[in-house]
Amino acid sequence: MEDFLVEMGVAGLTGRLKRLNDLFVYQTKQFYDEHDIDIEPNWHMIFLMLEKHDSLTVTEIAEAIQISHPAVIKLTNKMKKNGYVESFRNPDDLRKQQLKLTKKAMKKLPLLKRYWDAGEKSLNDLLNESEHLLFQLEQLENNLKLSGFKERMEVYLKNT
Amino acid sequence: MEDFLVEMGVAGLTGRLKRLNDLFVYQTKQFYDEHDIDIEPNWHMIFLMLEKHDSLTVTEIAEAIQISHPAVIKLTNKMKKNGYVESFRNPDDLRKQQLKLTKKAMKKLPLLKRYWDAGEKSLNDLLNESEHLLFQLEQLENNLKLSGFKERMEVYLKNT
DNA sequence: AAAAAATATGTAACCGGTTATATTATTTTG
DNA sequence: CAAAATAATATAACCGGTTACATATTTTTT
Repeated sequence: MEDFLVEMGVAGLTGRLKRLNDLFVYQTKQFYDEHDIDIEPNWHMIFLMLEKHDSLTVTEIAEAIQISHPAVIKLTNKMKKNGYVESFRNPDDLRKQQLKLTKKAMKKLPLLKRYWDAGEKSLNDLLNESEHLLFQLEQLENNLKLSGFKERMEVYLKNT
Repeated sequence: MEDFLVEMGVAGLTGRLKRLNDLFVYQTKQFYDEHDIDIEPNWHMIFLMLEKHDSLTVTEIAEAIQISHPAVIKLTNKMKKNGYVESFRNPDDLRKQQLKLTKKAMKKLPLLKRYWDAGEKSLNDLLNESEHLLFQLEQLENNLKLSGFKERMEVYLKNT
């Protein structure tokens, strides 16, 4: 069976994007496992945000890393269970849950940063041949958001 | 809240890959909806494969488009329910289910192809600024598979 | 040719995310 | 200031995929 993915535009692209993502996540997870670090790849961003901002609400995090707020709740609940995050009600607005890194998390940060650094360097390594990839992906995303794929399809469809 | 995703390497990349993919899938789905085509974006590849090969088994499809075989079964079951795919046992090997496009599917193909063509052109449009994106993504995937991310991380970790 | 191993499919349980819905607190408006 | 609208969080139900497990058939080994 020949390799369909290469030759097939749209369908192929989305498959490729997904698999690439999975590969990164999977390998990072394995790396954590082998080093006995009880954190998950998708906590990385939340760690970094909370390090920078001391305490943040669920929605602030959701918006910043662009996932739904139920997803943030699930993630941070797990982080709480592992003792890395705690929360308190914001006294000025009782609706808000302020999320915060625990002491345990702060203490572990330097170690984690060593790992993340290694990850960063490895990624740069992998990207050295495709320098502008990140930029291009960002641009593609913006193009897509502005005058979307759908609208373009309509135009082309009319001209056939 | 500033834009974390841009500045953050690995974590940012995987987020970006996922969202880009979602955007494509979502917009394609919407497009189908508005044109009253009762097919789903992820059927595209299977349609194309079955058009080319007349009849294929579950595992052949799974390998070619690189998803798990239970996923193929779910997809094709839905396609069957919509009357686009049928199957028969391979008489030479009774384990195998041969999947095949129905007459209804064959009749609808020309129409679908017009849509897919428009999609293809739109994608090229979007990629015209980032010419080598597809190639680069493929290369990144290969690099990643060969000497994986994890192994690279180990190396960098030792040098700190 | 019988036993063991491998292959193809199907099903169940799970996973990380989503949207839809509910509840509570705050802000805006008449 | 009461009523309505909005915002923040929490939870439920779902979705598209996965891995783990079960079953039937074929192939290999002895």
